[in-house]
Amino acid sequence: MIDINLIRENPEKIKKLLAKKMWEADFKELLEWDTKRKELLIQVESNKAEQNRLSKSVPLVKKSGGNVDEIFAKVKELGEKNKHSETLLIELEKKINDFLIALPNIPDEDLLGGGKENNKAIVTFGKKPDFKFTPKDHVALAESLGLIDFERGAKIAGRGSWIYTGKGAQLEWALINFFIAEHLKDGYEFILPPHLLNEESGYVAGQFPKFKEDVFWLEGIEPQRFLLPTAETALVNFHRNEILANEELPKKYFAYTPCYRREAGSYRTEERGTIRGYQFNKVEMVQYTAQEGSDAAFLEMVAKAEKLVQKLGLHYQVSKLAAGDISHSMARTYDIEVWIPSIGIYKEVSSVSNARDYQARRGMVRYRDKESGKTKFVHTLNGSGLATSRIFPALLEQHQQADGSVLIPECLQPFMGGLKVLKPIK
RNA sequence: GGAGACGUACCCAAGUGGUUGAAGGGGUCGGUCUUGAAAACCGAUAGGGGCGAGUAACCCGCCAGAGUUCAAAUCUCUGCGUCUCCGCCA
Repeated sequence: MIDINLIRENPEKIKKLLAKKMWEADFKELLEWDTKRKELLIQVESNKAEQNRLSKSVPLVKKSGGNVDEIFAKVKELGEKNKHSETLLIELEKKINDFLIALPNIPDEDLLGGGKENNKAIVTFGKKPDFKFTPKDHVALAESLGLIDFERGAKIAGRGSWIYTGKGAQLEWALINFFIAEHLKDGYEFILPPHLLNEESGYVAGQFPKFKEDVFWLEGIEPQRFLLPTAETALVNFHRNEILANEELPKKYFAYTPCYRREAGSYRTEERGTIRGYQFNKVEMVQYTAQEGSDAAFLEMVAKAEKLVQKLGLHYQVSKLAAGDISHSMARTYDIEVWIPSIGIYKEVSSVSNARDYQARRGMVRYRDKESGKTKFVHTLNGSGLATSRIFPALLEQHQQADGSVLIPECLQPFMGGLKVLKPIK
């Protein structure tokens, strides 16, 4: 949620920044509501003060044997007079809140406007592999190596599902274990959250109201629950309605969960295999920082995600996303995109974002500032570290050999019983 | 799934309709004292709003929401949560 004060102060500036996200904002009505709200509030409050003052005198008047009927009548009258204004006030506040909660986060000022076409690669690591043979694509490799069973996946679950089998399951789990080990080394706390979350968690994370259709909702359970689309949703709600101490910041967490997404719409042919599905595995990092600490935390998290891809020996690039391509709740996002030879494009394996105080405002996550002694909203950041479903194909394709085998990166070998090569089974 | 009890501030806790616009204790922080510490004593310890700045008076705030009443922590209803017992279950 955007701070309404920013809009009060400089609506034109906010409007321009939101336009970079291709979001057309009109604050005229909002500001009218806001002014009206203030007037009503002052009126209602002074009425209440009068009511309170009179009520307070009742026991005293009674004690001294005076007549209280007059006071009763007066207070009742004031109360009735106030009721109407109070109802109006509540309605206005709801309107204001509904308006604010639907607004996307304000993008950082240095970002280019517009969509994907304005994303900029700012880092490139490694090179596109130069194959001296005809390389296979990841689907063919996964099948010939016996790593993933797409047919049986479709049989038992339907389109968009797959099964990791044998060495494939081991490789998948090795990736997750490798990520976990790295995050622990970096001092992040390991969290295993529930996968079924209540509606409020979706609101706080900023996924709702906009993306309510994009998650899976469960029937037959109260309160209504949805399957988390990313562990971020759970992690940024961890400290909801809490006031943290300045000293405990930054808080660094990571979680492993599957991610469940409806992915409504069509699958492009380039998104075969595990590139896009209803369920994929991801290790997610989240930080809660003081306001002045979030820029450094952002760079730290980008570097962490990069380091993981580097250790896997994969060619990738880092893209600084244009304002219109970053998600609703975020102010800034860098994507780490790994090269997938068969498709000829770089695919996102990690998205690192700074939400600044957008999520914290929704979830009332604050900290006490040491200097001023006042409460401030924390900044929340999240980044994949990493999602496996695109690392897996990139790894198969980039590390494939002429004989159809695939070399396992050194960092994963300890998690696979020392296995160095995956060999075709057919 | 059935039955019951409970929810007060950082923690414990008093409070069954009116000087409670929340007692008391513990903890924590600050101060006095001390060479230093402990003890003792004094003070602070609730956020939010009006108001993105101070002060004073003000409004909201006892899990959340609604209601009864001149007046609600206190009475009623609904929701959420915690605990205990029974049943079922991996």
